[in-house]
Amino acid sequence: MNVLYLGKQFEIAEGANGFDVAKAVDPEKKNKALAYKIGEHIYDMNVKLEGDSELSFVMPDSPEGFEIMNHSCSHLMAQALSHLYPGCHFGYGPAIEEGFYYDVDFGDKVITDKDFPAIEAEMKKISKEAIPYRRKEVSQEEALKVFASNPYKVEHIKELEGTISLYEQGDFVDLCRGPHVPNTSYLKHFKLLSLAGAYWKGDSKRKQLTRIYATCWPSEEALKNHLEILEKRKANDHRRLGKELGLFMLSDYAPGMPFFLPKGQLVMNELISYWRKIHEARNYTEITTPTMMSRRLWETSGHWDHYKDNMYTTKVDEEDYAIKPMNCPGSILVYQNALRSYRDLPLRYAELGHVHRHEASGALNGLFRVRAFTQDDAHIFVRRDQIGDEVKAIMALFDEVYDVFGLDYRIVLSTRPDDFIGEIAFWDESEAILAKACEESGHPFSINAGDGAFYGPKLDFKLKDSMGRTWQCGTIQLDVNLPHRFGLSYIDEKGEKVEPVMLHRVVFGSVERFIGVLIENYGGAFPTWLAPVQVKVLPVNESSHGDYAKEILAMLKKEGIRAELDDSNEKLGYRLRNAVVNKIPYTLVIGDKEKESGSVTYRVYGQQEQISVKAEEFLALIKQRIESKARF
RNA sequence: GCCGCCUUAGCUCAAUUGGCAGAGCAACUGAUUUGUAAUCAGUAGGUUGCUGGUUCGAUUCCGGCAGGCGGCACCA
Repeated sequence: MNVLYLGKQFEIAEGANGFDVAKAVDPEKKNKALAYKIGEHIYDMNVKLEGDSELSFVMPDSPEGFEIMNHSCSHLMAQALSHLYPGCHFGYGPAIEEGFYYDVDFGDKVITDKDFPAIEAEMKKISKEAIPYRRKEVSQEEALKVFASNPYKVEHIKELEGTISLYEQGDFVDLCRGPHVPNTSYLKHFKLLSLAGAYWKGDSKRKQLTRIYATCWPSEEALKNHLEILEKRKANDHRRLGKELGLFMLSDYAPGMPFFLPKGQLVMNELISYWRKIHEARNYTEITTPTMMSRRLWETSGHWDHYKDNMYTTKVDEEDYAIKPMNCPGSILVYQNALRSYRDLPLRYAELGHVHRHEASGALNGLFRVRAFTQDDAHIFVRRDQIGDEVKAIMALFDEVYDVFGLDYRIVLSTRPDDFIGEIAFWDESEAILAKACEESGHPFSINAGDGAFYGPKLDFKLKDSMGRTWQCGTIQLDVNLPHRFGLSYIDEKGEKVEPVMLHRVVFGSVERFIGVLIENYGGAFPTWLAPVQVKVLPVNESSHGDYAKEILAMLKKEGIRAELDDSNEKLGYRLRNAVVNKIPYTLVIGDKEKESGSVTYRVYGQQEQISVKAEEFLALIKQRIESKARF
């Protein structure tokens, strides 16, 4: 048999029932192959190879190996559950990015995480037995017979066509495409993580099953490493850091509506002042529109029909009003305030609009999903021939902003949804314009069919943070429908009335959520320009050096640097520790040496090194750091 | 909204089978005057989320509500 293995050709014996799996071992890492691959197709090790082919092995430390292992482990977990909870029914149990889950109907039995150790113990037991995974191909009728007692599998089988593959491992059989590891002993390093309710087929009208999340890794070390990453994410959770660092709070009196504390407000103010600066430079003008407007406006815009249930409404005198869930209708009224000429376009109205949306209680999550937030919005009215260039200009602005925060992104083009308004021809044209703008400006994108806003297609910018998670922040939405509904127009060269096109766009998305993303991205240690406290001044001894320390503090504050003095009656080490715990970028120590030479000794967050420089030099340094938006 | 779990001092957490609610940090007072990640001592701090019930007695058991957490559904 001619086999490509670790880049080398070598001979491998075939066993009676496929490959002799014991022979497929990486000689260096001592790990065994999980499956083999011919071209793009992956086969189980015990599926017999017909004829002579070029093949390679799928090893456990590859992405494909990880998926096979985790998918196989979902079967292993299901087998353990079938032993412990006879009569439970299984739904879907796929591998996911960092592990796998299985959706299970336990009937009346309630499972809690206290049951995890017993389930894991049963899984370990099955793992030790090295039960082979055997693939079987059967007809639909046979499959229906095998799974007759399970309504979920029956429903699934009925949706399939042709031969159906089953995987058997000892006393357990599951409907599955595979591939799988050769036997259960390949799965040793797993952990059950959490429980959740999940609707069957993702349909909220249907029954909810119990989903068990778990993860499986090639070695104990890799598993431990993954669990440590999960812990680290928890430590960087913006809700925890926001509390520890005194950035924001939430109250039972206003669920989902964050309060910004003085330190968090400083971060927000810095972000907003940066935002204003770049928008002024790109010829945006800023407006403010009312928080509450009449129902009549929302009926015209279509929001009343589409989102009435998620809008906060009230009666003013005899009229229904709604608190704005979006800023666009307000911008439109501003557009209509004057007669517009083709020379006025593009007309760029920016608005930091505080909007309210009645989000489902279960959706709320720290600053990430809230009921009151600030959109860093802009509505741009353009002529049709200006759309492409304007979209490209917006993308250039996004690139500039995201680069400052070191955030990478990918773009998704979301197309016409089922509940769209307007004409299909407009939609097709709009989608093509967005795609073309991406192509022409060298921004790759993928397509998310049917996920557009009800009034137009959009480009969503999914940002990737330092922990590898993605957040949707920026979006550019192309809209011909609202201008039409409101009867907007401008006068063209020939003096004729023409409908403008409207672009909705946000860079941060929600300022509140963006701050949440930044907290996690930076682990709470903000770059100097954003840090609520930029410098902590620590006199070694208050009585002898206090005055000089106060001079330094005054010098910094005079230059607009957010500096604080800590001359409390504590040892230097204690005060220094407080500065570090609060993730303050620069700590100055002021003592005899500094006083005599007119210098300061500073330490940068995350570093041990102590650097002494003249006071003016430090001032110039930190000003440069702030100005350049450097990390520290 | 749905499924499950959680809610004890400002924060992080304890409290045997139902029997007087405790610690560390923070705060306050005093001593100490400090050179790069926690000086010492003392004081105060609670209707155990709210609300019904069972019980001689409930932080503990049961119900309802609220908020939060993990997901699902939703996300203009």
